Amino acid sequence: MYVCNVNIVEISKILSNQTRVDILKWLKDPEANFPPHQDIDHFDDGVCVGFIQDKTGLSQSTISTYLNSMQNARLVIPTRHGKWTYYKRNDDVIQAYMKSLKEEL
Amino acid sequence: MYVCNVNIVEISKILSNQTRVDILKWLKDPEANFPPHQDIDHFDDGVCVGFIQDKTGLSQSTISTYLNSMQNARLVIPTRHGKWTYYKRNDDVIQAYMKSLKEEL
DNA sequence: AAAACATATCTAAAATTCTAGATATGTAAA
DNA sequence: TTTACATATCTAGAATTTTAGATATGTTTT
Repeated sequence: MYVCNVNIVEISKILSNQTRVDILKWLKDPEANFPPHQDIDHFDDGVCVGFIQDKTGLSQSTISTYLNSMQNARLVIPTRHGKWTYYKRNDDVIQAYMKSLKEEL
Repeated sequence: MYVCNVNIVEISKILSNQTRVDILKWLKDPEANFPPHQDIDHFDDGVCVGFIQDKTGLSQSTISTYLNSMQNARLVIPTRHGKWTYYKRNDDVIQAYMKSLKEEL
């Protein structure tokens, strides 16, 4: 069985920022937290950057930077569809983080 | 039943530093990670600051600052015995953090 | 092919964290 | 009751993170 390895400090760094924690929470239930997308009628690949940016009120470059750091930590997975990039949670890694905390900490 | 409230971002900030994570891990099993204390023959109140400092290799003031921040986040509990201050884990808060992550994140 | 749009990357300033030397405080020992 | 010791606090410079404007890249539309 494959075990997803995570670095507690690396992921804690991501979670040490309220906006980034909020983004992960929102992505748990996109239907409840975001308006419907224009071109597609589902959130199977997550939510587009613009919607996330609107919700946070921060600048486009800041949100893009945040999402990039979250992607580097494998907490989210990006998918490009046309002009848009959609980000969804990577629940495997989120669960693995909690498992590591429980086991190591 | 009393529920211990924790702030995910505040505690993640503590865990975003390898030394502080190490300290929490070491305090899980003081017998295995530290030499015996001079005046007392147990670790019931945790480990004295000097031992923790030696193990990290960082300066006294840095470790004192770290332990203070961890105490502010209620992750550790200090007890003074004579010249020494002992720090032990606050497992209630650590468990509550994990519970909050599981429920909220 | 040009214009418009969504997102990513570059750059840099502001804010925060890290870290340790100097000093203060509290306790025990001489 | 001075001295030594353990830890805490103050101060400040170094390192990192935060944040956004400017610009670049990739895609779609005209």
